[in-house]
Amino acid sequence: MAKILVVDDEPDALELVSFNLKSAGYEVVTADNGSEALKKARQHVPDLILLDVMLPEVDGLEVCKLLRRDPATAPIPIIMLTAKAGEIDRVLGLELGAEDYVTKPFSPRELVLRVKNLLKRRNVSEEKPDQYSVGDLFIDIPRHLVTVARKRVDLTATEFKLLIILASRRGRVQSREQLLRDVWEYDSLIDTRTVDTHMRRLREKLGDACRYLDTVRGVGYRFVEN
Amino acid sequence: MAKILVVDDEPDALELVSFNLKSAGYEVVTADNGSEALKKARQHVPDLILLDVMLPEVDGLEVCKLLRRDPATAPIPIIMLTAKAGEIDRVLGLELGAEDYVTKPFSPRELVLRVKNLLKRRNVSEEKPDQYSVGDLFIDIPRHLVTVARKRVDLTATEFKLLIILASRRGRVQSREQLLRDVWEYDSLIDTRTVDTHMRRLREKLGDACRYLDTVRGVGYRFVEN
DNA sequence: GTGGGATGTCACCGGCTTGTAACCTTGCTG
DNA sequence: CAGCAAGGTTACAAGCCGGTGACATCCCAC
Repeated sequence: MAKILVVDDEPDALELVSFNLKSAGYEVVTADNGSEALKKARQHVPDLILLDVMLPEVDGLEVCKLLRRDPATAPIPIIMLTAKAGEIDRVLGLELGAEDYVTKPFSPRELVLRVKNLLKRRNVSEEKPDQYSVGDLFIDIPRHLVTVARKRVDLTATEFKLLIILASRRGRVQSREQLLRDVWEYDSLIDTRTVDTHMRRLREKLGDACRYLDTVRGVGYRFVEN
Repeated sequence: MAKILVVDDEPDALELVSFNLKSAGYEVVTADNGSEALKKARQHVPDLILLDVMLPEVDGLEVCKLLRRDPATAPIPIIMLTAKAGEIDRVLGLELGAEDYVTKPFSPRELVLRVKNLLKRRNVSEEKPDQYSVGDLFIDIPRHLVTVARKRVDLTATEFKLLIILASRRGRVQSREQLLRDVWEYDSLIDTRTVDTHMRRLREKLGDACRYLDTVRGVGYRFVEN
C-alpha cells in the first residue's frame, strides 16, 4: 500500500488526516514543521505528500519549492492544504508543482478521494492484498489457506469467504445483512441468524485466533483493528 | 446523501423538481405551502431548501425571513425559485438570505447543478461523514467506535445512534420527539422520558466528554458547537 | 445408493439492553 | 423563599440478542 507523508503543525489536523488515511489503508508518516517534512521526505520517499501551507518557520510553499528542487523528491505528487481559499495561493501552489489543492475545512472523505485519484493517476498500485496476517493468524487467499500459529486450519468455502470479507474490512463493523450480501452474494433469501452459526463454526475452528473476531451487539461482527 | 426540502404549491412543479433531485441521489422532503415548509424545515433539518417565491398565504420571501430568524434553520442554504425575473425580487431574496436564485422556467439539469454547487461550497459533503471528532472525543461510524482521550468507550447500539444523531447536528437543539423519530425510527410509541435515560447512560459512559452534551431546559438536547 | 461433510434452520438459554415508573435534584417563577 | 415543572437518578422487569446444540437437507465422492 502507498506511503503518504502528512505535514501539518496543528496536532488535531494531523491526527484527523492521518487517522483517515490509515483507515483507508495507507501507510502514514507525519511531520509537524517544514524542515522535518524535508528530512522525512528524503528519508522515506513517500508516494504522495499532503502539505499544509501555513507552517511556522519554513512555510508550505517554500517546502514545496525545495522538494521540487531535489531530484530524489521532485517526482512525488503533492496535495496542498490551506485555510485560505484565495486564488493567489492556488496559482502559486500549482506553479510550484502542487498536484492538487484542498481548502480547509475539508471532509476527510473528500481528502481520501483526492489522494486515491492522484495515486491512481500515478499508477501507484493499490490493489487488494491477496493475503492478510494479524498476530499469529495468516490468511492466503489464492492458496485458500489459513494458519493459526503456523498450524493449518481447514475452513469450508463459506467460512473462508466470511473470514476474508471481515479481514478485508478490518475494524469496520459489518451487519448481518451486509455479510449476507457479500458472502452469500444475494439478498436475504437466507435467515440472518445463519451468519451467527457460521461465525460460531469459524470461531471454533480458529481456536485462539477467534479473539480477532468481535461481536458488536445490536450491530454485527468485526475483525479487530490491531 | 444530502436531504433537500422542496417547497412549491404547484404539484407538477413539485413533482418535476423532486423527481430530478431524487434521480441525482438526494433525499427529498416536500411541502406545498409556507407553514408546512417551516414545520418540515424544523422537523427534518434539511441540508438545503428549494423555495418557490409564489406561495398562497405565507409567501416564499416571508418563509425565507422566518427560516433565517430561527437559529435551528438559519444556517440552511436556500435557493429561491420564481417566475418573475425582475431585479427587485432577486435583490430582495438575496437580502433575506437566499443563497441562490433560479428563475422559471429552468432546466432540471441546471437546477441540480446549482444544488450540487451550493452543497459543495457549503462543504456539506455529498455524503454524510463517517466520522466526527470534537476535542478529545472521536466517533467512527463504520468502526462503531468511540474514544475519549484515546481511551475506548463501549456504547450500546442505541447510545451510539443517539450520539451520532446529536453529533451530526452539532449546535442544533434536538427535541425529545425529534430524537425519538431519528434514533428509534418510528413515531413515539415510546415515552419521551426514555430519551433522558439514554442521555444519562451516554453521559455516564462518556465521562469527561459529557461536557459536549448540553441540556436545553424545556427544549431538548444539543451537541455543543465548539 | 450411501456416507460424510457442508450448510441452513430452529429452539432454547442466559445475559445484557432497554423502556418505564418512581423518586430526587435543580432551577425557574412569582 | 415557596412551589412547581423539568430534568437527573435509581431500580427493575421484560424482552431482545447472540451463543449454542441439535437436526434436516443438500451435495458430492465413492
